[in-house]
Amino acid sequence: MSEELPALPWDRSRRRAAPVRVPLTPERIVDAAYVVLDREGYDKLSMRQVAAELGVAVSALYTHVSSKDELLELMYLRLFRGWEVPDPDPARWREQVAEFAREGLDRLRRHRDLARISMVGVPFSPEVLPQMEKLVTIFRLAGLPDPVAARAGDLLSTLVDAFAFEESIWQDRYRDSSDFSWTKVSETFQQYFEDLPPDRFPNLSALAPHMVSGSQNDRFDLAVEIVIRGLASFVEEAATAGESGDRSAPAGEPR
Amino acid sequence: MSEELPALPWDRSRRRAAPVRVPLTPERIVDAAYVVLDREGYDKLSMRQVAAELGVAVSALYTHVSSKDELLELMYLRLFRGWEVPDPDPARWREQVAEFAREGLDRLRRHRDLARISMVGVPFSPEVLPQMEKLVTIFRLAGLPDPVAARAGDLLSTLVDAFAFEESIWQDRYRDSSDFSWTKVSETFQQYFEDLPPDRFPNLSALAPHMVSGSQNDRFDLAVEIVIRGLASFVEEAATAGESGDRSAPAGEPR
DNA sequence: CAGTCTGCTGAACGGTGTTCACCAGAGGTG
DNA sequence: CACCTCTGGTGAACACCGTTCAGCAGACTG
Repeated sequence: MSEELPALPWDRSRRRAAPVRVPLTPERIVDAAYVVLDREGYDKLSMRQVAAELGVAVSALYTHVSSKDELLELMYLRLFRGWEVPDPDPARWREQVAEFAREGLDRLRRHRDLARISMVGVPFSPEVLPQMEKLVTIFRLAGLPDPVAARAGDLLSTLVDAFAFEESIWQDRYRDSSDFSWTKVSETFQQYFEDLPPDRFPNLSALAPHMVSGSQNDRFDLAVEIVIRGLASFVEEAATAGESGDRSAPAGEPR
Repeated sequence: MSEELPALPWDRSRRRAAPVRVPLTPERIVDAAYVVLDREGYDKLSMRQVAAELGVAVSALYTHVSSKDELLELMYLRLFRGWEVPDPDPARWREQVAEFAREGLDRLRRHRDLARISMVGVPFSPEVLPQMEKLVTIFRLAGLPDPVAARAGDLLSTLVDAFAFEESIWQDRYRDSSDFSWTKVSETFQQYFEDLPPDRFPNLSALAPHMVSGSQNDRFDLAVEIVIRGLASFVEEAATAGESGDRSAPAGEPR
């Protein structure tokens, strides 16, 4: 980078004030796309908005990114950057799985509507595999039978994605009412369930206090807990039934 | 409806051949939208296509349907038309829950990309409540504690939606390869996992045979089974712990 | 028969993703 | 130092999209 004095204002030999020309890269485009996403939301995330954010013509984007779909895929991959899953500890597998789920949810919540993008992301890219490997390792060391261990990660990430997705939808739906808050939404729906005719919906109205109460986190934690308990039942089953045949031992920590 | 003889072909007193003018209704619009959806898929489902399907100007739709979002919501509600959830039978609650999930998945699979619409549908409309009531009743009679029973239905339908959604995404991704089949896709991915370097991904490659094997239905059934087992653990917990206090008994079948 | 009113038409507005001819400017070469 | 090439921008265009609106035709009402 050559050290150059600023152009004198009246020096017409220089073409423009300071073109400087930071080179365009996929990286910078994704940065700008995230800025647009956070400010405008998924529905208004357009190539034109991203280009405007960079002060660049729309068509310039297409030399670095082949389509909007590819841009979304690149944004999706950011999700996994710097995501360190702790080393498997069989004694704490339940906590580790729950923490994994919470980390996923937190990451999806870091940017508005990110879950909308994540839901269509391809979950098998090289960037994602390390986390998958760790998660699968946790499941195998916990004692899950292989067919279950292989799919448990899939189930869990589907759940995380779907939960964040629904959160995003609800947030969008109520965004116009300027002071959005989950407590207000949940109050509204609690009222709705309470007002249901008890003769036609005896259980729904009886459960009104529980249908939407608690924080979003509570709701999520319960869902994860249900899944973990379901997985645990397979562990117990394998432990009692499989005393005899020793399956191929799962590999501990990859080196 | 007046009985009228067909116009003589040379009778020029009649304005057009047979305008007939079937009146436009939300119902017919939704019909046409489903035709377009099945033929073109979600991405190409546009108001213009729907209007063309009906042989009508685009703007005509807007007198019956206030926006595309409303049209999608109406399409979503069709999901629940004629969906009869069997009366709760506590002895068979696991089977009943599994059947409910399968019925939901089957309905979502009846139309291409329907899950994409379902995922953003509001699940509290009056059309949906009867099924919810039945499902919640099943959960309460099964012995689930109220806070869990209240959210179990939510978890289950989220799971069904998300599963069908992902299926839809994958189908779209491989639609161009004209002879799409799940078995071919799963073979491709099985190969992918087998080719993973075993030193970096020991468990992922060890589980390659299980990662994507089996039918989509197997995959789904296992996920549902995991959730049901998780729910069952709450039933057992409540049965052993709650011998003393008798909670308000859940109402059996609404009349 | 006149009048109103409902429900459709066609055109338009402002947006979208994507493509393409063109061109400026940096880099290397003679 | 002049020239040439070639990378990576520009701006206009295409074919769509959801939505709105003035106008009009035909059926119903008085």
